[in-house]
Amino acid sequence: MDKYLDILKNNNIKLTSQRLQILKYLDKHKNHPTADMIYTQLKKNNPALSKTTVYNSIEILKKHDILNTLTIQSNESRYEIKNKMHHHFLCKHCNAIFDVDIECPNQNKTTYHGHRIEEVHGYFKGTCAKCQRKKRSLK
Amino acid sequence: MDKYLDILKNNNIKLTSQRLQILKYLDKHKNHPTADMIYTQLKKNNPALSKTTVYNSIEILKKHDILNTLTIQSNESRYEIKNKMHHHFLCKHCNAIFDVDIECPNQNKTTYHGHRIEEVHGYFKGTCAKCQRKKRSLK
DNA sequence: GTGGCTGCAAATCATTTGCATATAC
DNA sequence: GTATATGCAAATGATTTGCAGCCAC
Repeated sequence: MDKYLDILKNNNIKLTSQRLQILKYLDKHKNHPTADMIYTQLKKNNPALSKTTVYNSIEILKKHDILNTLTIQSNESRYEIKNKMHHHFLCKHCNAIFDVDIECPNQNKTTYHGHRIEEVHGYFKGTCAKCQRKKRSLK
Repeated sequence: MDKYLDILKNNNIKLTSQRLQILKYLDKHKNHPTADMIYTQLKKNNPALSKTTVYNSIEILKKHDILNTLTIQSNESRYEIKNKMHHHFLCKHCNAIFDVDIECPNQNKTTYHGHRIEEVHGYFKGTCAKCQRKKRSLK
């Protein structure tokens, strides 16, 4: 499987085992993890891994437009591999983030009153179905 | 001018000079300030003001649905007095945030695939008109 | 009078920085 | 061989917490 290898090569990003692991993790886990979640998981198979490297790798992947940063909670960034533009739902109880496949007519605007639009972000916050059930059963 | 006094009274929030100042500041300045911006400005007329109090006051005003938190940058929260729902534009260069008065057909949805929607957020990121001019004149 | 505020100092936690060593190419 | 990446430790900066004294009601 040199899918990840190809992504790095095609972007002229120097190949390292850490970068491959991080890329693979993000591709396999569509849960929009934080840097710390990536670090904790990968450390299991690579105890020498440093959190700095996770941050560095995310940084270079972002620079090459391979990753997206989700800014939904103000105390942490979440990451996803960039693909077709979409919005997100954050559950305030369990902190899960889901993709939302609702199109918005304004999501392709490129200017607004003379301001150049370079990114469009939309998200819902609320209570996911599972957490609603959990709350009901507690009563 | 007991506009701010009334807001606190109507919400059964104990009246303090600091809370009035913060509320007034947010009402007068529609620039979506950070806690630090509010603190720095108000400290000029009230040198004893503590940043903790700014955070505490924001917290209680949020709890009473008087304030909104904008989560657009992951390293800081911005605040605004809650009014008609609207979206925002953030300039990545000067960090200014403007209100955007574009309606979105999905902004009134209350559920998505069984998940309960409690908040809807939308924002553009880009380069504001002023910063575009600035960049052009540097070339 | 007292429970809730204020302000200070210290703690927390995500992220960044400096730097010596190791590695990709 | 050299530029770049890694990993550690320390720094930074927003926000939170603990607590003593103060103030609104």
